[in-house]
Amino acid sequence: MSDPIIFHIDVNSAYLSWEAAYRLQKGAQLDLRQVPSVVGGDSQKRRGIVLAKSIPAKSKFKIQTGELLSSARKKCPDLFVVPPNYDLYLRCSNAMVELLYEYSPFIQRYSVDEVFLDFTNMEKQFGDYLTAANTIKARVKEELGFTVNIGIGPNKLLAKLASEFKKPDRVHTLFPEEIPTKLWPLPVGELFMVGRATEKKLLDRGITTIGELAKTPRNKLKLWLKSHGLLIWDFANGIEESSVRPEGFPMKGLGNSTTTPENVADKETARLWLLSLTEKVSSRLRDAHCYAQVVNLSIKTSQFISYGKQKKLLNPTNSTKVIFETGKKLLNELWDEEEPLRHIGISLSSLSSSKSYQLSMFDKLSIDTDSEESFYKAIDKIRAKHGETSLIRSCFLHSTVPPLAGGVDAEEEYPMMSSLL
DNA sequence: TCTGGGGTCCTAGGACCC
DNA sequence: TCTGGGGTCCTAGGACCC
Repeated sequence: MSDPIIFHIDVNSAYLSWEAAYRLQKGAQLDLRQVPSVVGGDSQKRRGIVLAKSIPAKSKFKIQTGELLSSARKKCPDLFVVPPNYDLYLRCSNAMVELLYEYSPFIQRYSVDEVFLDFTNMEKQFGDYLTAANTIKARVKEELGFTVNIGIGPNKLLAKLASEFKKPDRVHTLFPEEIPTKLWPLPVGELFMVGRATEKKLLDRGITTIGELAKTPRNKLKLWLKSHGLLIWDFANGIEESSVRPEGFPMKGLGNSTTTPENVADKETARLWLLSLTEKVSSRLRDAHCYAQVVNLSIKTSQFISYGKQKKLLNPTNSTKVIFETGKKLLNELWDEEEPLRHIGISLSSLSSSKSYQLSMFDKLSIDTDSEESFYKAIDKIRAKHGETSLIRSCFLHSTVPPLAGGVDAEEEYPMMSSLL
């Protein structure tokens, strides 16, 4: 049994690269990657933030992901801004994953633009890991038109950290013996799972680099940051043992939320948005053959204060109606119409793959009937075949609220990351 | 950085039970 | 009525990731 070799493949400026590659294919003269450019949301709809930036936008104008478009334009008046096209990104991502499967059956989609690949024992077939990684990188560039960084390490954590080194279009390794020179000098905030809050706590205690974190006694971290302290101490020392997770790993929850183009001031409109969001999320739930037992409603006021409220149901459900009715109750309890809303979301958790009837004398009425389920599934089918708006509720007819709001038009669901990679 | 949308995991307090 | 302790479930919120 040979030592584990893990690859982490990371698409360089993913949304922007894909957008650029697509436009070139369509005959565009300009390569977005060569000029200051960003993929950004619609300012008119209050989603005006930078989702991805080109390297010139970053290095010459210090434009950052998550920044307001207005701010980015101030930094660079000639900034090229293109709207996002999630459908395209998913297709690009799928094409890359398909190519990667040629090199190993053990693939984990970590996000739309990041993939882990277990290369252990694959040397005999594809040559040593460096050669293989360079081949993969070159093939993606040639056949798909975008560049990737590939990080190689003995576990997923080190592979991922290695892929963050110099970009774009590079292969890097990070093996245990390289940790002191390649990892430890970096600022502690660059460590995976050290975000803003944790970074501040560490800086306050005089820990500025990953190396300093690694050399701090482990029990101090436990005292300061509980289990999260132990996690990042392990990470600073390169310790991480999770396996490359196969596909079909069960989802834990799913949600749909949106920032409304205008503030919502009345319950009637808020309920319409809620219904619209529920239509989509419950349809995705049915698509995944899941039932949810917890419904969570979240709102954000015009003052950017967030509130959430959740309710556990007696029985798991996938019924649009049950989820909507629950959401409505939660909205009533959560919001008194004092302050207008800018954001509404509904999410579902405690998922199960079957509706286990927990029959009691009192909850007969709460159980969804099979005929109701077939009814919703029939609607899903019609919408899948003829388009989302082929069948809509009449209450949306004379409303500015879209009948199915929010979300990305993902064709398939795949489970997201956890802190355990 | 005056702030999108999709996720996962952890913690802490209260209710309730023995 | 003051005081114990352990366990589980539910809920709200925060931290992190892309």
